[in-house]
Amino acid sequence: MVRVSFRQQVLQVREDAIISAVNRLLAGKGFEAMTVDEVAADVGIAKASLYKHFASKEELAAAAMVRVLDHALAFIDQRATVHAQTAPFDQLKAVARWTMEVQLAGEMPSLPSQSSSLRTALMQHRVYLDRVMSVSDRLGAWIVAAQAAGTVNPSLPAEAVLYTLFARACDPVLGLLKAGGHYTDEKIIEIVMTTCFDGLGAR
Amino acid sequence: MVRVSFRQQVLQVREDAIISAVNRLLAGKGFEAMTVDEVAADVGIAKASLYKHFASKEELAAAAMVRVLDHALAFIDQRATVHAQTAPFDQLKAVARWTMEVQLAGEMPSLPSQSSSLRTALMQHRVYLDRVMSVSDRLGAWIVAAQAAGTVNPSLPAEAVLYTLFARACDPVLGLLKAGGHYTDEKIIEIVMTTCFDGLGAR
DNA sequence: GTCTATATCAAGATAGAC
DNA sequence: GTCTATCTTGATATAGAC
Repeated sequence: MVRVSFRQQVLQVREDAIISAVNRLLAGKGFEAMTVDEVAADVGIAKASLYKHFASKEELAAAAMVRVLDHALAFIDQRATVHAQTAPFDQLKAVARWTMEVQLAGEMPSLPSQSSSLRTALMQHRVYLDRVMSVSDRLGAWIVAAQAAGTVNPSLPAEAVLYTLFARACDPVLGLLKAGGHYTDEKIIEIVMTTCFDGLGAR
Repeated sequence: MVRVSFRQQVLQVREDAIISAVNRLLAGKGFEAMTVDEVAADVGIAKASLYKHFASKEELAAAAMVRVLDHALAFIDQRATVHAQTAPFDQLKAVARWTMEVQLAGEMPSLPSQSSSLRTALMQHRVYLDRVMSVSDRLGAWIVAAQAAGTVNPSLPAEAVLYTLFARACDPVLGLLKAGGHYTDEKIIEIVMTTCFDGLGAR
């Protein structure tokens, strides 16, 4: 019993290391540019060993996506309980800020929004879809509540608000501002938070 | 003289056809997923003939980008002359709207924002860089003027406003809303115009 | 300049020994 | 499950005839 459990733990640790490597590469260069050889080299194991853990390159990416979505869910649920009396609008802001922090830290895996082998694979990936729906449901509830409270523009479809928040996870503006080198990460987040929630126009 | 000119015109027309095909494929599936074979098949010529016109896949993409930037410049300059007395803020809105219309029409070539062979090639492409700077200069002038007039939030760096406008050209929210099928193109543009200039928060 | 046919290579995936 | 070595494929790019 103990030996089996220990072996499983070792495997679990190894898979975590694999997912971390995938996550970093996915955040840094994207799915197409990432090669399975790189992942293996990064983890320090042979490529064939990788394929004992994950059946394909798409599965690797899906695992990274599921992990980041689980992190998001943990963050959301923690906000929902620990900061239960916070206004929905501020909960949405907190999530957006967290998303940008993850991206600026180079830990947000980014998918091609365009058609690719990855997109079709993800659309058939039960676990991934389940996580996306879980996040969407929780954010959707906050969005509806915020619109009812009049803090989020009620004339916008909730769907559009949700997509706009999701899109912050892959907003190229963050990377462009960081590449410019004129601003700290905190300042960059402040800027994009402003454009996201207040818009470009003067208030 | 006439014969040479005519031959050049034929070549020009063929190259236009090539760029149109590249543009469509680039808009539909992106640079990585687009293959040179597809481009050749789309145009109806042999792949080797393509390489007589453009030295590489990256050159094909660069040509498409230059063309769309030229279209943007033409639109901007037309606004600057024909609608010379329009407020800078409304000029920026007009450009953003045009950008989204092009994207929804499936005519906006989209680059990988991440590192790739294309990005490094474009960063050394004189003509492409020149066009990007031309667009940036013109929009930058409107941005500064709008901030001085108090119509664009003056606390935002002009650089950030520029990037935010550029990002509308590859905003995934447009495609997501269109895929949902609940809204007309015009309604989608209205929604994203609102989130872009007014933000998610209620006014 | 256009074609057919081919070189070349990178990368995903697997065979088979241990 | 891990490794080395190899298979296989798809895609960029080119050779060479017309």
